[in-house]
Amino acid sequence: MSKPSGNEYLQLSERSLILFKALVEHFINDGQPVGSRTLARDTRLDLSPATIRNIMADLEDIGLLRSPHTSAGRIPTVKGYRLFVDSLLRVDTLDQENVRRIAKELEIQDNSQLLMERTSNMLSEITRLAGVVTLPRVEQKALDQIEFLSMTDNRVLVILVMKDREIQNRVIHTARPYTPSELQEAANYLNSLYSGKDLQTVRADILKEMKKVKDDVNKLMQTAIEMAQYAFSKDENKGDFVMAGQTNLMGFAELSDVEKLRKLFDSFSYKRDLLHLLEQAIQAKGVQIFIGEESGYDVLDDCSIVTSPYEVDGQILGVLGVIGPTRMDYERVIPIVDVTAKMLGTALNSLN
Amino acid sequence: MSKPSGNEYLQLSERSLILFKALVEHFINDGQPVGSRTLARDTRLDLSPATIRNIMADLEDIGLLRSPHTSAGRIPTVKGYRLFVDSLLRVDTLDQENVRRIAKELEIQDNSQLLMERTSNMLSEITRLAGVVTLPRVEQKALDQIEFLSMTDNRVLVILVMKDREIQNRVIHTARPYTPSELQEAANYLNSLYSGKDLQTVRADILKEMKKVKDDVNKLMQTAIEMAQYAFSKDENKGDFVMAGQTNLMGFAELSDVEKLRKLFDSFSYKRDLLHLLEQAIQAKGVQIFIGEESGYDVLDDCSIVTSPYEVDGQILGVLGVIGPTRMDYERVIPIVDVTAKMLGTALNSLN
DNA sequence: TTTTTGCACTCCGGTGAGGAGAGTGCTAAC
DNA sequence: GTTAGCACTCTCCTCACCGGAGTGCAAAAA
Repeated sequence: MSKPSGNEYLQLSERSLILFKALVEHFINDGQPVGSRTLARDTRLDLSPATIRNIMADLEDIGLLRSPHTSAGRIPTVKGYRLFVDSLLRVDTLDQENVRRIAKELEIQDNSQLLMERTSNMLSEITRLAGVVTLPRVEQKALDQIEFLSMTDNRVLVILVMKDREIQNRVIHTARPYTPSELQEAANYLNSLYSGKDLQTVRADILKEMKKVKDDVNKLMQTAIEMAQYAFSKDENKGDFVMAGQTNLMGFAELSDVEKLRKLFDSFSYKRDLLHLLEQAIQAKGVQIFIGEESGYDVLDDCSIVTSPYEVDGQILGVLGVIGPTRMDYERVIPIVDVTAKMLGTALNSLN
Repeated sequence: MSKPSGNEYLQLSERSLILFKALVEHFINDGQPVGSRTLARDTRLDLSPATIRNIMADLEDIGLLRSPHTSAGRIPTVKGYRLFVDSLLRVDTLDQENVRRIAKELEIQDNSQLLMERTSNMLSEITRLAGVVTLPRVEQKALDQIEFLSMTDNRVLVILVMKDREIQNRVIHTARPYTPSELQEAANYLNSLYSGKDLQTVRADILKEMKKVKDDVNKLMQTAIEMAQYAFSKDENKGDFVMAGQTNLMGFAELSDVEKLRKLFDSFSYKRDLLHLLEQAIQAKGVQIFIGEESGYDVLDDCSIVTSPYEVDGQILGVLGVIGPTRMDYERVIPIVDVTAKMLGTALNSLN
């Protein structure tokens, strides 16, 4: 994502940077291109507008600023935002009020799905942007308990109770009917073997077992492995996320074009692209920011996405974040995303 | 909803009605106020614009038309749409292509939730408006099978398998621990008693049984009824719906105001108001139409909603429909909604 | 060398005038 | 009852104009 090395701008005098920072903050606040006069007034550098004009011209040359048209003020480019976000931003710790609010919202214990929904809702409300939380992949979750329930027509209902209290139902079609007691025994066997392990491991293990078991005389194990094979074969493994507060994005001037808005919303319900993007973010440790075109998706050109992975026991389960216009209040949003991710991890942990 | 009796307009000459109908159709097509000249050209009545002006003035007096400003053409009022929809519309049978498409989309058999989602998706795609389908209330559904699974901390997982293959999980907290065999026996007992009955009946029955059973010595029955009491006590009974294609509503001129759009979308995610409205529609046999302000909800002022209840075995399970601008192609939309509702009923039936 | 002043220039946005186009209502004629 | 004629109204578009904000550059000041 062409993240500059950071010292690419060492040539810049401190004064230029202060000025640049002031400009970006100004623009973030009111969305209007910022001119030399305003800046002269609002910085304590005590420089005349003309000097500031010179500096701004330099900043424009390096590609940090641009002006929308000849005689407007300047606005930051994507590169400019990048510098701002990577090097100039002083990220505060989050104020107590919001910390409490987040904590309170996440302390309700029910199941992970609902927790994710509450989280994205809360993110959108606090930031007044759109909130998004990816759902943990089932494969990564630890199994608590597995049960089988025989139904009509050689169908068997598989119930997976995960450690985080999510309950998964899968209906499988078997080659032959199984008796309830067969199923019960198979479940017992699998539970004793796999309870506490994550599904990925379970699946891998079962594949191994299958080969071994082939000519085993132990009928019980055979049934169990057969069933498990059915139950874990499908990998409807596409990933998913929950989103909230999309409407917060309406009414931002930069997204006021209905056609743009429509494409953006379409991409939200289409999910695929955004999911891709979020999966990139899952790699990064800590807060990650995609600014404007950096995301690589046209519809997000005027948007930025601030994400952070959340984890339990050091294992990353997903990412959460917010989507807003490029001109968003990063200084405020970043700590919110950061803290929420950490606290979601804690909340998930206490479910286990 | 102040549906006029229909013959309220008998005073109107046939000529006026033909003219009126032509005007409405014209307006539905291009959204522009329709003037006398246009109408003179496009109807085969062979009348001069002046005559048509006279007629239009009459129609305006009765409240069927209005003009947005002094020298624009006329557009239908809500009352006008009402007359149009109730009495003037010739609803065709749906063309083969769409019938096939609907049939094809609904023939996939999985479970009712997915079926509903596919249905609303399809509605939105065919009509290029927003599609909505209410989910059947669980209480109305027939139970197929109930099972209990004991978990830690006096919690029991209740699995309700419904006849339509929906699977419901509920976690209940019990006063004392139950052994697996107790639970098994309770499940067997309840299944023998209630399989095939709908949840509403089951709940009512259990309340009755509870009193009887109090001093019964039959331990088995006691456990069963206790468990059932836990399982069926909550009535998180708010109703829900799935929606698709909201973005189709963007870009209609009458909704081009971002603020309006935002309120509309907010009401979609808030759900409550729309749910109310849809529940009204559930009463009506057959296609029901709410035009503009008739709905009683401000945000829907510029919208119309075309709904139809869907049923299985004569029992109404929910409604489906589409939401679009008041100026929608009713002639096309109505049969689509109508047919979809019927075919959804059939599809649901074949799941049972 | 750096900063500032002064000045000409550019562009946007709002305002107001003018004219074309579409449509109406009314009156008088058919 | 229907039509033609006509004055009138309203919207919408274009054009011109002007003020405001901002720029770039050159020359003067520090």
